[in-house]
Amino acid sequence: MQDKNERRTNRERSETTRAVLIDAARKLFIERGYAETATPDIVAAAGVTRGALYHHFEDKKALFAAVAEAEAEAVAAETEGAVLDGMRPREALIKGGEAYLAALAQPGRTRLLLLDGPAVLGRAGMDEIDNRHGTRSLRGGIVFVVQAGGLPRDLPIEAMTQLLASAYDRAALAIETGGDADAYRAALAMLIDGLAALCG
Amino acid sequence: MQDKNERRTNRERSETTRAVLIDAARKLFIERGYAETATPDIVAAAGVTRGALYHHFEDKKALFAAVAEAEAEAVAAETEGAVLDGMRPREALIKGGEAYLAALAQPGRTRLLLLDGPAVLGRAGMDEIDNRHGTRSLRGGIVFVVQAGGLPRDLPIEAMTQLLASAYDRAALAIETGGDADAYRAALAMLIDGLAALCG
DNA sequence: ATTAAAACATACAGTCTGCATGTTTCTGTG
DNA sequence: CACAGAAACATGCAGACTGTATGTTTTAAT
Repeated sequence: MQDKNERRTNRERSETTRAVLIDAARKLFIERGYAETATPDIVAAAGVTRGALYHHFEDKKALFAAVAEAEAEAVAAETEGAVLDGMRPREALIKGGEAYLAALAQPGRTRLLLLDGPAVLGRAGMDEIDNRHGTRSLRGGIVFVVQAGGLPRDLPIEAMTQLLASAYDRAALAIETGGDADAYRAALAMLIDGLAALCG
Repeated sequence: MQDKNERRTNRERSETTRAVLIDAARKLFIERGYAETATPDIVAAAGVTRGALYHHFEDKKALFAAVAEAEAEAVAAETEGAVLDGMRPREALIKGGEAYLAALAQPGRTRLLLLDGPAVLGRAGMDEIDNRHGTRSLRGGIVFVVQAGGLPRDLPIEAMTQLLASAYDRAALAIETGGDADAYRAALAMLIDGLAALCG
């Protein structure tokens, strides 16, 4: 029955199966959300069986975590690509934020990363993922600005990073549901410039 | 069989049943979260049957929405209670925020209102609830400060309200998971004072 | 009193998740 | 290259849950 089936190493089999599962799951999670996506649909789209899914992932949540990780990495990559070497610190922050909003404008990403993610994995679980990807560059940007003397030196870096990240996330959500994108961009810029103004 | 059953009006029957359902659901949603709470458990705790539940609520989501509404109202009440009449605008904002964080420190409230809420009802659905309660006073506070000349006049009120609310929410979540509360309070104050500094 | 309607209870159908148990494909060793 | 043994995958099953359809009781209205 396995006529032209070229022989594949176990590692190859696993990796492709995992990849095809994550891809199919990502598509459905983005289209319908976590709760409305059933594992039978995922495996059907992936062309495998539920046995394979539960062989590679502990449960549905673990598969979701893998998808969220991949998506967060993609968003981080798109974001960092927008920050060029020559930029001034403040400019880098603004441009990076801009790119972050653009990356999250991809349909379904806000639901996956900002709504389902925290609910399914918990805020702590989502923080772990974010800290491996997106938040890193934001925190880096803030540190950069502080060092350049553009932000107060007594600023609690970690906390402020979280708050600004959260503001950007909310802006992305609001924009997606029809909010005034320019108003949110302006408000974000004012938050950053306001911090800078504290240096006076 | 209904020996000493005093006769109750239909309205009374409905209202008490709805109330007892919402109370039981709130307790369980707060303890275990939305997804891990089954309707059989809710009705058992409430002392009714699933028939009653589905008579009064369209589905589990609708019951959750009612719970979230009640909880948001409670948080708003606690928050507004902390803002006294004589306060200066900035002080009112800070104190109100403080009270908001304290209200959200009640166990399970962050999960209910900040994690499950947006995931189950969507950000838009949660906004509707928030706009009926908590966000109103925050927006009012911001308008207040702007009018007092303490914030830039070209500030996009609606967007900034959302961003600051989001920052407070994230602070509440971070504090609950062991974050440095003082750092977050300081960071929030810096965001507000930074905006004020833009008036220079 | 009697009939309608609202409130509530019971029963059922369909679906989903996670696991236990097969079967196939690869890996390592003599 | 034969042949265990393990890894990868498939199939089948048990328990649980949601939403609805249908029954029963309590209130309302004439």
